[in-house]
Amino acid sequence: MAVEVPTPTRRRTPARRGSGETLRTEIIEAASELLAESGDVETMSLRAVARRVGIATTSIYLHFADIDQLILAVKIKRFDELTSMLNATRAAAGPDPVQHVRAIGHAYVAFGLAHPGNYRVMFSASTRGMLVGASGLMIGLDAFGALVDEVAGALGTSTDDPETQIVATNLWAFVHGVVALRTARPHFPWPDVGRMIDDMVDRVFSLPASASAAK
Amino acid sequence: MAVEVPTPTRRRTPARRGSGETLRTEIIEAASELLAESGDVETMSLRAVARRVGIATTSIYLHFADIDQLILAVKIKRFDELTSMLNATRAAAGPDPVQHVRAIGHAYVAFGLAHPGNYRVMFSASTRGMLVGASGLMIGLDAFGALVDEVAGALGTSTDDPETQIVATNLWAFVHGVVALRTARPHFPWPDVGRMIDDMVDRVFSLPASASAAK
DNA sequence: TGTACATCAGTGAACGCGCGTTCACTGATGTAC
DNA sequence: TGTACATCAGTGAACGCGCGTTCACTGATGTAC
Repeated sequence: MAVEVPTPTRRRTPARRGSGETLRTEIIEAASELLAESGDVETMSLRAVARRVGIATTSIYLHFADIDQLILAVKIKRFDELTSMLNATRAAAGPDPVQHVRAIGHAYVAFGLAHPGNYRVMFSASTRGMLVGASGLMIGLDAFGALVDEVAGALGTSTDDPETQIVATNLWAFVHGVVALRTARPHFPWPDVGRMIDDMVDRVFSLPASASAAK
Repeated sequence: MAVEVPTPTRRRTPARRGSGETLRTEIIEAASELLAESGDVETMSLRAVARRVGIATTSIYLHFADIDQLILAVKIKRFDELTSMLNATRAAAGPDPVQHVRAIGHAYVAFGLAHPGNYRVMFSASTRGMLVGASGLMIGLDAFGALVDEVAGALGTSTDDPETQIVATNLWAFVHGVVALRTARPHFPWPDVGRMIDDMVDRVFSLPASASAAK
């Protein structure tokens, strides 16, 4: 019996000293799966997470102070993935800043539509696992900063021009709205998502930078 | 003792025969308040609704088959309000279709930001009180149809031109995203909401109708 | 006008359930000798 | 190499709670006579 088959009905073999990270990761992944299925932070329970991992509920407390800390860990992990995915997309696009914005838009929406439950949890307004304080404000901020840079390049404006900020924020609102509405109203006769994004990018960057600011 | 003072600790005086609507309305309003506070369909409970109205929990079953029917009634009522508000806005705007679209955008976002909890519930993806079947598909559809009409007018296209559909859908996604992100991330340094909407409308309608369709 | 009684809006106890968290416990790991 | 034992990752029973829903009941309303 050289190979040890795990026996789920029995007691879990304790992790080697100092390698508790294994179970911690398993717990985060199980919680992430449950959140992906429900899309709602309020319906996830520690007992359901424990059942999925195959451990006692109380074992979760060895790795997280309470249920909020676990939810927070899931959110942070998924935000890190989104951010690095957007960075990779940005790096892979050609030299044209408008094409960069377009590629970022497509990648952002693709991420949201591929993981609707997790995406909803990331932007849930619930106090459960809320992103608070300095770290909460930081999360996703560098991804937004990258968008601001590209928009400035595409408009020919500076990054702290109010117009740059407005256009970048509007584009974020747009892609967020696309993901949120499509997942909330799956039966609506949505146009092709790629054409929606392309059309929006075309229109937003068709206007000379100064025209709207003149208001 | 001509004036009858209601005594909340006692039994509620039964409604006159056939006027059960009074309590029904009170229940919907209490549920709506709780949903407005939490913004989450999953955390509302019949017991909390009953406590707020000052009745026995079981009395709710005289008016609603189960908790889903109650949540559905709240959603429908708030959607009716949004729709009639948008219709009033549209009727009040001047002759220019672009100004109509602009006015609708401002009114939509104002509604969402004024009632963030209810707005979130209206577009929640939860199965609780889900809008299903024919009635579910209909809800809000005439409001969207009005937007399509205005966009067609502003672009000079027909209402069933794919480009019209795309632009209208994109604008809906945009205003939805503005409401959803602002309420989910209240600490983000948002630009002025009015300028965001104006800038977006300016840019979307600055492009000739045929330019993007040529792709 | 006065009385008996059917109607039905509203009640309250009870059910079984899943929850987050606590606490004393177990038992494999790994080290001291 | 072999043994005793400290460490600490993981356990399971128990707590008090709020929940949706059921059921037999209550008692004011309003009508028949």
